[in-house]
Amino acid sequence: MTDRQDILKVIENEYDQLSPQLRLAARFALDRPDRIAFHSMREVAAQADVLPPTMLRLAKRLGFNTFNDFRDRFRDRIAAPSGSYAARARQLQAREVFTAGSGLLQEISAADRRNIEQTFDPIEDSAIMAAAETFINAETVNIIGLRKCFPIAFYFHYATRVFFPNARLIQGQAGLYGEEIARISERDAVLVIAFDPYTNETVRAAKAAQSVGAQLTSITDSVVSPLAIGADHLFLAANTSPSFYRSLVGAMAIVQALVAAIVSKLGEEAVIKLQASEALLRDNNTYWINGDAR
Amino acid sequence: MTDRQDILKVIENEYDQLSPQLRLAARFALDRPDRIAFHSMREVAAQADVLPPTMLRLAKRLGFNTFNDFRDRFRDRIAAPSGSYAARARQLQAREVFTAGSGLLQEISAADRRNIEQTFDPIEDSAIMAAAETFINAETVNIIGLRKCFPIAFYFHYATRVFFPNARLIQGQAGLYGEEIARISERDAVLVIAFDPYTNETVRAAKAAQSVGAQLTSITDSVVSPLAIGADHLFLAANTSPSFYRSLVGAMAIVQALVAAIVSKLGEEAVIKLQASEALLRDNNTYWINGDAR
DNA sequence: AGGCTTCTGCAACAATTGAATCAAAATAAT
DNA sequence: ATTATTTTGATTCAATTGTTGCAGAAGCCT
Repeated sequence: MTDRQDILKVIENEYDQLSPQLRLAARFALDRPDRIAFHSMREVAAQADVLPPTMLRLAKRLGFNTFNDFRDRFRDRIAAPSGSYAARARQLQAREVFTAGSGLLQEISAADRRNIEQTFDPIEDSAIMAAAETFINAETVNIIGLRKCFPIAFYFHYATRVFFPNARLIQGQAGLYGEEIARISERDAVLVIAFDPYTNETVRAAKAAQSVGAQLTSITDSVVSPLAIGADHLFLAANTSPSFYRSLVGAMAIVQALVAAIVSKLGEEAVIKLQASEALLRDNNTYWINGDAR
Repeated sequence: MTDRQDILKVIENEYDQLSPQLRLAARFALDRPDRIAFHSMREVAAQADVLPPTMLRLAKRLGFNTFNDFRDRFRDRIAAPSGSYAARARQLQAREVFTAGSGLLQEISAADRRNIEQTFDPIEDSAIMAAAETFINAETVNIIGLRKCFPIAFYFHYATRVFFPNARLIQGQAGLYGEEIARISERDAVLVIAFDPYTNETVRAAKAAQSVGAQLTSITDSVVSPLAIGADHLFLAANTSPSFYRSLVGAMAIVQALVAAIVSKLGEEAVIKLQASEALLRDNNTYWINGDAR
């Protein structure tokens, strides 16, 4: 069938076998696909000098059940902001909705894949490299992510512990929060993570970092987030989810990328350090798959 | 006036002076401009959790006479740069080739999307529902994930704290690990998370859970993982990554799905509880986007 | 507290939308 | 030339759209 080729190709292929009126419609679709994407069937028909039903007939003739399905294909090819994958993701999503056998997992899977895509799409390699640089050059690395965002903060702290042995994972335990924040200095780098509703302490930490002139990297959910304002390096994590809770997957992917960038900047030497640390861990403290301790 | 700036910039500038409800709408427009471009006012409003008139009010507030004018600005910014089909095809192709200089981020993005896909692909809805059930029916919920997997464990504990107020997040602090494990009873449910190299304590916990006959749910990376053997409910998280560290994204997605399943099983009542808890959090402890504390 | 303004939710409206129906016209076949 | 078939045009319908007006809620000011 018409399957999933570019809709313009599909039209082109069928063109020869269309009736005169349908050709008029098809030709317009080929020439001005954007109009099809954005305007109503009637408007498009008028612009193409064709009756509205003819436009509908073209859609059906090409194998679509509804004019909206037809138009969606034009929208897909325009909206695809990131090459070919975006279109595929949308297709998957559409198909899943269509075959909707309740499918909670399918929805979650689709949503999280889109989250990752949307999170990474607008980010340049250079941006994450620049952020990585600030942590490498910092005297002390400070990390703040509370509540739901604590897993992200913890992961960064844990994954970079070998390179940044005196990094501070700020948790505000035992009421020491103010003091921990006060210790942030001008030569430090700060990583803050928070989503709406933004935990107050995290916002305070971000502001404190700015006021002393520390390098601030924010992972948050929107440009209007209080963490976004004035951040030196800003990464927006998509977080849609079919469930009650927003998804953390995008944020997790970003910190992992940040860690990867740091490792890559530190180069060979860092990898060796890491391997040594992992080996140690393996021997002493873990149940390893090749062993016989099972 | 709104002039001809990018509509997103316009929104961003006005954002501070908007009413709470309008901010919700504005926020959605900033987050998902594509939806505004392609969907009807009512659909958009529904997705943004806002009444249709609010969406219209936002448009008018920003100086547009009609919602269509507002939406056209979103369409403009993603619309085809005009030109014929051939011209655009060439352009698209050029862009793909150009961005095909696959940077680090693209690789990470692709890998994590695949991780999610592979993680969810073999799992049936019924399987995750069954696992969810064991936690709901348990006398006490025990959660063990150490080192790299601690973020996953913490997230589960945090996200379900409202339903399982006496859940135990086992961390082995202050050398109490053995005691914590010993308290697992037959009527409990246990969630263990570990990847190769499997932390010894986690493996011990899994075995302890099995030996007393508690319901064991494992999130791990392989069927031959020590956590996989004899687990009542097993979920394998894909974890490939172009970087040194294995990715946690798949595991994170799975726990989130597990939480979603629990919420869905608990039904309406759970959601109300959650909302109440979120509201409390919002009022007391957080910097919320609608406030004027900025 | 009271009175004022602003903001929010709801219901209803008229216009427009996609789609179905059916007759007229054109075309092809016999 | 007449029938049969497809293509085209016009009309209509039900659903959805953007929009309006109004009443209650919430916030602000003196």
